[in-house]
Amino acid sequence: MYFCKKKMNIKQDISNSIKEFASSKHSTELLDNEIQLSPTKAEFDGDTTLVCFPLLRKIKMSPEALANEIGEFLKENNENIADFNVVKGFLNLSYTNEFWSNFLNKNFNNDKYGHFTQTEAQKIVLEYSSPNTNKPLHLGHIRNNLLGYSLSRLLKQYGYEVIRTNLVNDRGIHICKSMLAWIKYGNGETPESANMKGDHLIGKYYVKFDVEYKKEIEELIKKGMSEEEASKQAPLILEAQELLRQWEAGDKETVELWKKMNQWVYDGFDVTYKQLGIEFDKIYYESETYELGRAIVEDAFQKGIFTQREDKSIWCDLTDEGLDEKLLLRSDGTSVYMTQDLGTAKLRAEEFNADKMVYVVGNEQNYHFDVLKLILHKKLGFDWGEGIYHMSYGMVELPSGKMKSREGTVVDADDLMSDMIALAKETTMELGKIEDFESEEAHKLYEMIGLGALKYFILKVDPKKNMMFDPKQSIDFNGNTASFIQYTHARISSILRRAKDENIDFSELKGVSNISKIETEFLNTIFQYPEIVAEAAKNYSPALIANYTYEFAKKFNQFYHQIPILRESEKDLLSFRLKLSSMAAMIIKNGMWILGIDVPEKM
RNA sequence: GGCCCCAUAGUUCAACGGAUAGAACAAAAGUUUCCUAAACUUUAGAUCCAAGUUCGAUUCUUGGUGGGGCUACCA
Repeated sequence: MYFCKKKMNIKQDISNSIKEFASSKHSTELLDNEIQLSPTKAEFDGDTTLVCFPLLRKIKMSPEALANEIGEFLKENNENIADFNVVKGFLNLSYTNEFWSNFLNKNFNNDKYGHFTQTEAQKIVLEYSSPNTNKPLHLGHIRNNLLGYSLSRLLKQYGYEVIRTNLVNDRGIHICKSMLAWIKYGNGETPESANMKGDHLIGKYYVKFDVEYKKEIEELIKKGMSEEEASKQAPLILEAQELLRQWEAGDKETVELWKKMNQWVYDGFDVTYKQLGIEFDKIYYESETYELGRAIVEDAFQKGIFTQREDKSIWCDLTDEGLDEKLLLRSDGTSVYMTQDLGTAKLRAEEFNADKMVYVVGNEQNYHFDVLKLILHKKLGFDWGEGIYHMSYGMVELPSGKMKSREGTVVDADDLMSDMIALAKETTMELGKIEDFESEEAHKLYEMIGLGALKYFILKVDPKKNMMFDPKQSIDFNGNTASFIQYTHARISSILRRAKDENIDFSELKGVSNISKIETEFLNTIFQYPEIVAEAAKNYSPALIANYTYEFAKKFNQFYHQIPILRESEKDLLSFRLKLSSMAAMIIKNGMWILGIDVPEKM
């Protein structure tokens, strides 16, 4: 339900008037979906526009003539419509000044503007981040975390209950690789002795493993072995596999080491998450969940839903769905990734009684999630399986191509963040506007600006699409950036501060007679905010919020340059503009909050 | 080979099937005795190709071309 009821009402209200027009003047009943009302483009006069073409099928006349007839009718019969104009088949309608004054009076102080409450509460389990504990986080993980976290805020604001989860991939052959390399080449090195973050230290050994492993493969190939054979027979990989067997058998020494090294990684991750501003409600560890799906699979096999091959492996046949057969239990009885995901999905569905389970995972796993949903919903018949949604996002590419941890072509998350903060500091000092700040306050501002720029840079792009990041070009503080939006907020704050200092009371607004073009444009932008939030939530797209907030800030700056605010002497106009400004600050702050970006009072 | 995704100014990104395809950066030119110039105002510049559906296509369909992903008893 909308807090800003007026908004939904006016669209519906106009629609109703148009239906009334059709039935009384043309004896025709129109359907809601035939009445297309959209925001008027800035180059035309008006607040909302009716596209008349779809109506011509039922009312046979020229688009212009029909638009004019409807315009006349609405001006006569709808109290909110002050005027209209027609361009081709487009009917541009303007709202009355009373409408706008009422809107502002009602909402200028409403900090729940753009918030929703759903009539039927929905519970969503949202999974994001889900890192491996064998290397530090990089830019790709940053995109995942920012999307997930922003989505959690967006969905909450849309009125859902959201449980933020993280499934840490803390076991498996890749973890054993870095463990083995540390055993062989580490000489007992620790984060303290190396003066390195734990996750970076482990990452170093993961790379080391790969280097040595490749050397061994080269050797074997020289001796005449095929590449495929060599990669299976290299001593290092055999040792890593042995280490995994020992881990699975619960070998004390191996488990001890595993715990110690994982803890190093967690301590490192904590720092990264904290700097990035990411949080979770519940963390799952794969070492505790990886056996979960087995029972489901065995049960379904007993029921004849899955099939077994001669070598005892168990498969799900999805050929009738246009997909392949999917392995669920290996011939040695061990489970695979899919098995575990079946298990954790069921665990969560039961644990939280969730209506939806959203997974923020890269688009390289599209097939995996298609299969997961299909098996749970169609094959196993779980109703909640239908509520699975893979929030599939595109990769972050570098000019040199894809990032690869093992090859060292990654943009490290910690480095990138500290670079951004340093850059923000440099720029801020150059501009020299915060000389009165204490050093702690100043540092907070640098973080706000530097991290804001990074977050916005990532989140403004449509999540579904791949995006490009050029490490040689630093992220901007000008133009379509977080800094621009933050700056706008600081500007407005400054105005509101002054108004307060001068004891200007703008809570009373009787109504204004002359609202300028730029002001109605800006009012319209404000007016659309709740719809944007709804749209973004339905599409799982923080990018819509980001781009809207930018457009919004830009409109404010244009307004600010053209129209005096505090210098306005006429009382009602002053109140009107201060109310506008106050709402503007609120919306910018809220939009950026959804993105996980803070805004300053001064910068 | 099979399946999926993408293609828009020099570059990075926008555009529920709707008006003259928007921004930003980079380039060129302007605006500070005036509420913060991290701002504002100009100029120049793009829908990969070919058909089709439609009153109307960047958007939908088909076929090409180019790029990416998936296609493991890895996760």
